[in-house]
Amino acid sequence: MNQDGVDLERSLGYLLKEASSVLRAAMEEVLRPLGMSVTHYSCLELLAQRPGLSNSELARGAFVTRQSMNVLLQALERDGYVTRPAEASVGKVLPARLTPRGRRSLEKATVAVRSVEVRMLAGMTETEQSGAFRILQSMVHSLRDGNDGA
Amino acid sequence: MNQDGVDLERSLGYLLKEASSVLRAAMEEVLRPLGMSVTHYSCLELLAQRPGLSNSELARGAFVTRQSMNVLLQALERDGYVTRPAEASVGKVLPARLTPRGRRSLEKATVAVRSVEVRMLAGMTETEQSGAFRILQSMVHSLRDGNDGA
DNA sequence: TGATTCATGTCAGCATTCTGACATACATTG
DNA sequence: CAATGTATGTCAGAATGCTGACATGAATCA
Repeated sequence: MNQDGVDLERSLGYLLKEASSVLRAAMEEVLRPLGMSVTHYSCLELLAQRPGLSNSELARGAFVTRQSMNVLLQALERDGYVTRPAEASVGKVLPARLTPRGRRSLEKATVAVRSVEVRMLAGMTETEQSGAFRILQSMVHSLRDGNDGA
Repeated sequence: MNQDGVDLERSLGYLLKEASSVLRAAMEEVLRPLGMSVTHYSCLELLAQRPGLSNSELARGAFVTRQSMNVLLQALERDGYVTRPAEASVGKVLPARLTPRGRRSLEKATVAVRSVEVRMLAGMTETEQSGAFRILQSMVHSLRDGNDGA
């Protein structure tokens, strides 16, 4: 096993990828016992905080394509966690909402995920946390404005 | 389109996922013209900086399973970007190395990726960057020590 | 009004990654 | 030395996400 101090070890991009990977693994670990994937949880959490989101909006919020979110939504609807009207009242948009069962399922998951986030922030001061927040936001804006956000 | 100020907007975990997603998209965008995926590039970059890494070590460095890295390595070997000895000299470990062709291919990719990283860091001071570095490292350590790193 | 542009929901096919499993090689330990 | 544990490379099947494509509804604009 090599242990050179090389460029990758100094790249913020690489470190960002690593952090995201570790966070995802930690979330999968606590969600697996609940039979829930990260995207699955993200969808439910989004719906809890913004009831009536459409499939496309949920996809953007969970950082997947609307096609991927669609298959998930259909499964969640089939299993009774989510409801959508059979026909759109205005355009083609079908606003989704949590069922009581979906809300119950989300509660356990939220507790589990929050524990991960708490663990992630352990050892960081309030000041550091808000600093991290600003910096990550800055990265997102810089990357978006640069090319595809125009 | 809703625009409530909700919890997700204040979650560092969510923001981390967003940043990672945007970074990945930006990298894919500049690597696509070169016919290269992010994992593909990561593998080459790792080999350039640490020649002789094994398949499993490359997998850990690129945050994928060794099975996934194996299919990539076989393709890279078939196309002449990478070489591995036919038989292991010591254990089962097959140390991989870049061919001249692999090195040439990597050079263009490195330029492209560096431009993305520069764009990402635009508007951040040196102090902020090293602060971000420390904070991300802290997150990684906290999450790892908590469960699977023991 | 009619044409164009854009966003949505959804279907089908493809690509990538993962999980599971197996044989092998070394290290450790009794 | 034998047994166990750990790590590796690799194959096969399953899951997940993506790209491409289509029809439809709404908004924009000449």
